[in-house]
Amino acid sequence: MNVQIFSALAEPNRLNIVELLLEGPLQVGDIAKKLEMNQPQTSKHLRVLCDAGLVEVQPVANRRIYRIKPEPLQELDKWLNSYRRLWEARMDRLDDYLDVLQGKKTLN
Amino acid sequence: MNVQIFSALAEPNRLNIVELLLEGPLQVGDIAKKLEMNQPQTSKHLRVLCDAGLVEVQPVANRRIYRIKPEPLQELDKWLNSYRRLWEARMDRLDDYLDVLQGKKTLN
DNA sequence: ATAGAATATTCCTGTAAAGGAATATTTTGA
DNA sequence: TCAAAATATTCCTTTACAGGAATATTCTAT
Repeated sequence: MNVQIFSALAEPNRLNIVELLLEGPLQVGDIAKKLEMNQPQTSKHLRVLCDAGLVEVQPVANRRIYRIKPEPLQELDKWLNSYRRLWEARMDRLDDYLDVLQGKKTLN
Repeated sequence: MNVQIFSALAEPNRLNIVELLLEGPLQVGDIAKKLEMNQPQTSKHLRVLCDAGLVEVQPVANRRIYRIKPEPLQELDKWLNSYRRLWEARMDRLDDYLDVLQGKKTLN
């Protein structure tokens, strides 16, 4: 699992941008307006999201339209799924572990 | 969606710890050994994971056994699901947006 | 009570990242 | 070609965070 997506989403403004773009593509100015950020910071955050592959640009005339790239979200989903049975059940392996501590079992 | 979980998972060592603990509870020393980190940094990262609610402690004698708390992962899963249809289809709303730009439709 | 094991915390330092302000760049429209 | 709009980048400053080393804390066992 690539850590970059977590890093990109760890910033509140960027998470807001992603949630906004999930509803549809937008140009920079409108993102800034809707989220009440100023333009330079918006561009900077979009750059980070771009680098993380969460977003892509489509230049149209004067504007730059940003939209979500689903791949990283799919990857995150796959990661969660691969561990789902572990964190869903979580059948207290704690008891087993206590046995290990008491020498009844061995640790790998 | 709380940003704290992303922030906690944005550090490679911490992501490793989480993936390790998903397979079962472990005490600090063993985590450090398995991930080849030294003990103080391990404790520090565990603290961050604790604060983020991703992990909980169970003191047993001398040791402290850490284990996964599934709630934040469930929350993350719910977040992904709530947007799934958006990023899965992504039916190019770009065309719609281009119409907006040309004044054929209006923006909210 | 005390030594020792396991773990947590503190102090220090370097580095990365975020916001503000200013400026550069790109593209359009005339 | 030129002014203006939209966006990106740079510079600066402040803050947060990570690792290393040392030390404090907590608990056990004797």
